[in-house]
Amino acid sequence: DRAVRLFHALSDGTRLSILQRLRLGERCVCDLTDALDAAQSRLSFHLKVLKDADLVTDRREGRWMYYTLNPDTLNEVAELLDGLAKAPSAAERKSGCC
Amino acid sequence: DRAVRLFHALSDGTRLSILQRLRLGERCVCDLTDALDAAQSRLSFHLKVLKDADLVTDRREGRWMYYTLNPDTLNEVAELLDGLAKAPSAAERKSGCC
DNA sequence: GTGACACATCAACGAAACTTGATCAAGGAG
DNA sequence: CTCCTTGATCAAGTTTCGTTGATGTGTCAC
Repeated sequence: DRAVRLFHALSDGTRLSILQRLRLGERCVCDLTDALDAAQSRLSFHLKVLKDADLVTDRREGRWMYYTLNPDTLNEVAELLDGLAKAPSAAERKSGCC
Repeated sequence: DRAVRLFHALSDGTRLSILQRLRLGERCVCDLTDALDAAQSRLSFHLKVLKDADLVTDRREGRWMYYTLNPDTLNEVAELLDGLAKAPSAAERKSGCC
């Protein structure tokens, strides 16, 4: 399920640190290994999780891969969260929920 | 870290189903076992995860335990998400991020 | 008291997830 | 072409998570 994947991608400290860093703008993996003091294969692993969840996008430029936040997906998560906070609609209520 | 715990609590299908159900209002564990067709110990486990993350609160009434959504914590998650979507403040930018 | 019920907790197991170090693929510099 | 660098991928080991069945705790009915 989509929501599970999104929340799971967000449920790791390394990945949240990556996303924090990417708020500054596009970053290559080398920047992130420096900033987070993490092994390269470890970052590669977490970046793949984030990318599979569409939370980031990547772009090749020469030898470097640049990663960027995907604001659309962050909005999607925010909407999922709104859906949990709101009372169910009449239709949802009728169909057993939700 | 708090954000990790919150997102982790949300990153499971059973737990999201529980939260969906609780949108209808307070529910006892027996209601949830019926609705979700899940073993009792399984629900008890997931309810504990949700409670440890403050996403739900519980209340005893006779033999029954009633669980309720905690909207404050849902708002907290929404704010964490906002924080990821926004560009960093000048202070964050200065202190190396974020 | 005994028995039945609602739920929490525990131990054991299998399945994912994360980490580490090594290897591999692709690009640029010489 | 050769060498070096960036980063993806793989295999192995460890940890964490989720499920299951059994046991424990508290409440009510009798």
